[in-house]
Amino acid sequence: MNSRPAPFDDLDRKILTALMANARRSFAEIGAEIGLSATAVKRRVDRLREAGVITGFTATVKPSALGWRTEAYVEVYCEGAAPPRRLAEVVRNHPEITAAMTVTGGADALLHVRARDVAHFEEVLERIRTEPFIRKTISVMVLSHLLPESPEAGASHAAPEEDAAELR
Amino acid sequence: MNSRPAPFDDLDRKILTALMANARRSFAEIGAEIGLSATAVKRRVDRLREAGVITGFTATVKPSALGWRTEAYVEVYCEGAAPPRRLAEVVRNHPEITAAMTVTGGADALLHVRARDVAHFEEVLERIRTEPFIRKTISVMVLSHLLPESPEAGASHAAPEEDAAELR
DNA sequence: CATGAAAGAACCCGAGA
DNA sequence: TCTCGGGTTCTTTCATG
Repeated sequence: MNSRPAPFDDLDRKILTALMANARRSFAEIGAEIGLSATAVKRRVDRLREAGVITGFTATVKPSALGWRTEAYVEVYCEGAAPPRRLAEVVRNHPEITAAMTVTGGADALLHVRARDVAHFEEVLERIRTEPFIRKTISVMVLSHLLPESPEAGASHAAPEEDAAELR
Repeated sequence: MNSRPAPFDDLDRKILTALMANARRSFAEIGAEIGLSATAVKRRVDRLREAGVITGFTATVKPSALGWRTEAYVEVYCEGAAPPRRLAEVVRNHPEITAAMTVTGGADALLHVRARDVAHFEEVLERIRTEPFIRKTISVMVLSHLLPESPEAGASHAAPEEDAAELR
């Protein structure tokens, strides 16, 4: 009864591809491309959103333009057993953490952090390390990207509080 | 090429925030919210795109819905000096690599990889390890996410080749 | 600010359970 | 028949010169 037969055919896939390439294309245009009317496309998109396949539409912004110029991954080691629920709470206290997950290997969790600059990153790191059951952290700073950066916006989807956001 | 004096005020920031929350909102609606006419908003958006601040508009899709159910980070160690340019080339050969960067620390690069399942991931890993100057890799598998997953779509912005994409 | 285009709603059609 | 997808038309809203 659950685990639906999945209404997920080739047309849906093509629509998703089109919308991932450009979320602002019109339904009519997409329809013309895949051989469907605008209405049919819209209905499918609505269904895909309903089903949670499409979780949103977002503008992708170059983080450096918003003043986020420093990026790092932080492995987190906890005292004793680390209950993911508590970890999630901690993570939400720090808007500079843009992604966080539990992982295999020595560390309990891996965080992706964006900061204004190295000084800001240090401050964030200290804040994280004073959290109750964090035992130690190991940071890896990102030097340069080898692929065109995907979406993944800045922390809290805004500009760092005290930046002077230039372009670049 | 730019790094200009930066035309970047509060209104621009508000527009960006609005578009990051929902890339399909109308200019008129955004304008009403921040006290600008639709036309003015459009002009600013055009300018922000022109300047490379907004790099695109994309639909965010739950990767698992597309059949990407396995996610890992892979630290890459190279023979001798690793020229980022060559590394970038290698990285582009594997569509399952969704992000790649050079980093500080022991490893030369860090890759983010999405695969259909563990078997597929193993295959990708073997493919990567047979690349010319890759000396060793250390993989960390993602177990669960502690924050609502940001955009960051599946590899090659499509579905894995031989999946049976269900929902959920 | 005026004009053409897109979105959205109401309605109809046809195939298959 | 009833349902599920698709198409058609019409009105309102939007994009854009």
